[in-house]
Amino acid sequence: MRMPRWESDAQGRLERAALELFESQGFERTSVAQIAGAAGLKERSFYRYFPDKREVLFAGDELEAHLVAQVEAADPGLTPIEALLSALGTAEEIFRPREFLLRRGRVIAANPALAERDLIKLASIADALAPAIERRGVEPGKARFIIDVVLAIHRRALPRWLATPDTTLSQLMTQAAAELREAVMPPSPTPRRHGKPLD
Amino acid sequence: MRMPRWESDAQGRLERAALELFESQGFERTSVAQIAGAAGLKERSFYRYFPDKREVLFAGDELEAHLVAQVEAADPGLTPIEALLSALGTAEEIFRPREFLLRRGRVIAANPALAERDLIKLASIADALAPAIERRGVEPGKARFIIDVVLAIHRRALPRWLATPDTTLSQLMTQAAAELREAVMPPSPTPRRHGKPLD
DNA sequence: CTTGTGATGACAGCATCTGTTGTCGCGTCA
DNA sequence: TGACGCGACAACAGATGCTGTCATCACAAG
Repeated sequence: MRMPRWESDAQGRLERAALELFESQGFERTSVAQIAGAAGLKERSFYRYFPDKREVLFAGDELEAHLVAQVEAADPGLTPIEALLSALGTAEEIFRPREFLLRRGRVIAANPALAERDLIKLASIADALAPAIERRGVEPGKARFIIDVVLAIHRRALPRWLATPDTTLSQLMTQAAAELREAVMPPSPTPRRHGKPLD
Repeated sequence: MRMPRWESDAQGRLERAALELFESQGFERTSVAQIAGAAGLKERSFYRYFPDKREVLFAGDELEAHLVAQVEAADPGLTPIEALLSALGTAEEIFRPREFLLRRGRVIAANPALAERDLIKLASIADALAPAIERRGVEPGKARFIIDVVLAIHRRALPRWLATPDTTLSQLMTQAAAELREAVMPPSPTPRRHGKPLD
């Protein structure tokens, strides 16, 4: 066997080197040249794998594709909300190990520029999900609305799931949905004149 | 009266010049030097008013402060959701004229980098609102959840409001809230027949 | 008249990101 | 076996975003 001219999995090496460097010295303080160097490449090569410095932690749209497929394959008898809850409840840990998600989450939370990119990725997922929901007979604006609400539910349940390893994300999302129903219903069926706080 | 050494309202001139240039040639294709030049300044002066190129369309946290104040001043008898709906329903058009909001909205929607910043501003508002809701006796995680849901309602209502000049944003948000209640309630009080048992 | 003060210009410098061209190992095909 | 192209990377040049630092000048305060 011969030595290949280059090590394999350059992209993976870049991702791992970047995560490590972002953890140890922060996002702003690590340059692209440094990441590339740690992966045995030159700066220019970094940009052959990722369009910009942030994307090194967000590459791949497998999650998005998987969610869309899940929603499209869901039982037509399900409510759009049920279909979304079911898709999001099962798709979290599929592609990346939980350990990676935790490290990555900490780094993102610690760096505003990365948090920004994270939000746009979520928005991108919402955009991708919209047509799948519309295909279930929901008007476009309303589809996006429902998706936003379900993403809020997901956001509510995710930290609890990460904190308690023995529960299902799906359970926690169902629980959050119940919480939403309760909060959104009028506190009492009688018109309130003097205020009737419930929580 | 003497001629002042510099024109007044440099910040406003920069904002207007930037909006105009972003409209005519796009965000990426206009350089900071160009914006500054159009406002009669040098590039370096731009950065004295705005920390970066995007912020020129997002400067000012008056809206955030106003919303927090509104929520804090709201009737304690109101549900957190009601307080938020009321605050968001009245605060939209206060600081900037509607015409400006429309142009700005179009430019933001057309440029991913600006859309990204827009999302982070919303998240910042959500973060600022959370303590005000918690002070009404809501547990922190739940407060953030409720805020996310109300922001989704706001997002649902805003385009309609911009499209129909003779309606109130508050009305449309109430309407969207009703839509949410309907979507979130179980489709029928009896358990589903042919479907699977819900998770 | 002297002494700030505040807004701006001038300049230098680093980092991000892009376009282009050169190099070299490897598989292909005749 | 050898010419050939392709794919992965290096090398170089350059525009732009953003920052630090110092000089300049009108105006105000004393």
